Amino acid sequence: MPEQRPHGSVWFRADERPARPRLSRERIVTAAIELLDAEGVEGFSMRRLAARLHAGTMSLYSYVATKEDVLDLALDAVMDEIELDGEDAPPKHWRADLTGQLVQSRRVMQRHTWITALIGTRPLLGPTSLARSERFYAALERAGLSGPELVAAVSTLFSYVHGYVAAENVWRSRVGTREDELDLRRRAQRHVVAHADRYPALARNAGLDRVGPGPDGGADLGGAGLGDADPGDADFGDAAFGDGFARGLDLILDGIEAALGRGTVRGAP
Amino acid sequence: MPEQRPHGSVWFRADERPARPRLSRERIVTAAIELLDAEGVEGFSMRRLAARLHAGTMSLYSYVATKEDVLDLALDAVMDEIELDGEDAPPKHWRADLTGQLVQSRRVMQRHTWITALIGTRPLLGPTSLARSERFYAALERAGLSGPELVAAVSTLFSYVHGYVAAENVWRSRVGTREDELDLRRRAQRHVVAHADRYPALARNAGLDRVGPGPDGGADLGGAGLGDADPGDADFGDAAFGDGFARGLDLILDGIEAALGRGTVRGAP
DNA sequence: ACGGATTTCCGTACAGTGCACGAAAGGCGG
DNA sequence: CCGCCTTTCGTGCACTGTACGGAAATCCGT
Repeated sequence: MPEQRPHGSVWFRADERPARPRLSRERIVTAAIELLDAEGVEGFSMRRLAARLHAGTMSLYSYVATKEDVLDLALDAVMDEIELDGEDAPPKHWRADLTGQLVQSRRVMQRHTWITALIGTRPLLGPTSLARSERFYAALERAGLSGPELVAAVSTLFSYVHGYVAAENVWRSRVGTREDELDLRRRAQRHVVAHADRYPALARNAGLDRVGPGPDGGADLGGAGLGDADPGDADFGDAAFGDGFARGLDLILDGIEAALGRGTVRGAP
Repeated sequence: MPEQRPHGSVWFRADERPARPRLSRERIVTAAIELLDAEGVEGFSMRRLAARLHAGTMSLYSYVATKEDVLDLALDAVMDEIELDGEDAPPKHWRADLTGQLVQSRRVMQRHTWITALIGTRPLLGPTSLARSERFYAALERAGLSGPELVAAVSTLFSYVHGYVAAENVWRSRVGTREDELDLRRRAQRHVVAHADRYPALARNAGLDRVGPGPDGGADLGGAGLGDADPGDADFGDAAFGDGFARGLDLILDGIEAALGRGTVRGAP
């Protein structure tokens, strides 16, 4: 029914016809993040997004060229939930600074699990992402790195965090309530233990920590050991706790520190 | 036209009616990998897959419950392209062994760029993936690690490789010919340099290596410096070359080695 | 040799997608 | 009051995953 009356012919119309640009890029992106949080990346569609904004689907396309664009924008926008505890604090030691930044990153990626899925799909070139990287490079330069060593260090740390959280999120990527996640992990663990003949080492170490798979995906199975505190707001701002994330991070930072002492980051032989 | 004649009523039919199960899980998975290689994960559809097999779309569903299943199977199947240069070679030093495995993993993930996208989406519990992980755990146990340290080390290495290659692949994830990839990288680099006021450290180090973004995606921009040899078959089986991957890997391995010498992997303070 | 029963295929249908096109409806200047 | 411009959005198209049910080919018991 394509509008058979001028606009609906109600008797008391009140103050409708709100006028100008109801929509905006910002409103769209905000709604997109909400939708992604609620429905995950595979539940995200332009129609649903429009519905959430009480707008027609095609209205969005005046502000955004494609769905991909929306995802790019949402991804960049969500990045500035990473608080950089800016000017008040005095310049921390580089190690504490880096740790803080990475722990924050993890927290955000846990809060919005779709991030890890999207990152694996597109380069991050938005202003917020670039600013975050800038800050990271700066910190490592202050630490004394430069040139290829610098680049390698940044790359390593970033890759680690991304890979680690991706592995964490994988378990709850489905619509999963937390129940489902634990279920899946337990089920996986039991599966490996049941085939302990085929995977002895795996079975031996199953359930020791909240591991994460990896390059080939990996096999961990994290037995919810000490689980990860609620991604929401748990306080692990200091990092260096019992969970595998902090351990691995320290491992890498040790490597960097050692290289620093040596004056170079162990170039290729 | 739903078959108006028994089967087509040709006079010379030869020996058609080939008989039993034309299709099979294996055939489907093989074709799926080919299709993924050719069209990427977003160009993958059940209809296209069926066409490639000269079968009706719905025929696939006798062998597989959902599209997701096909992706799970393809992902696991492609994992055994990781050659483990098995029994002939004598047991290498753990470090060389690990490096070899990870370099192989990277190569496979480069050959099939869709892997990195899929990994970020599902846990890997297939037999091949588990076998790979098993081997990895075993190697690190031989090195002398155990308990949470073991788990942390595995997790770190896996996360690193996954994150690193994901960052690499991101640039060519689009239908991208290699031309497109270089183009995109160069464009990104120029963009950062053009805003050197906003991103000084970034601009200073742009184009130094074939970096990789990270947790938040990162910002690198790899100026194709020494690019990465053709993912196809270039020989960098020894690793430890000039590229960032080997550098970062060595960094982590240094950390592990140091921890080994110390007797523990630096537990939480 | 023949008539089910079983197994394999697959055409059709349906609800959903991203987006091209062009029409409508509101605000504005004259 | 008239055009004009901006913003909104209905409709349509090509495509997706997959539920359903029917057709064909094979096997098996007699």
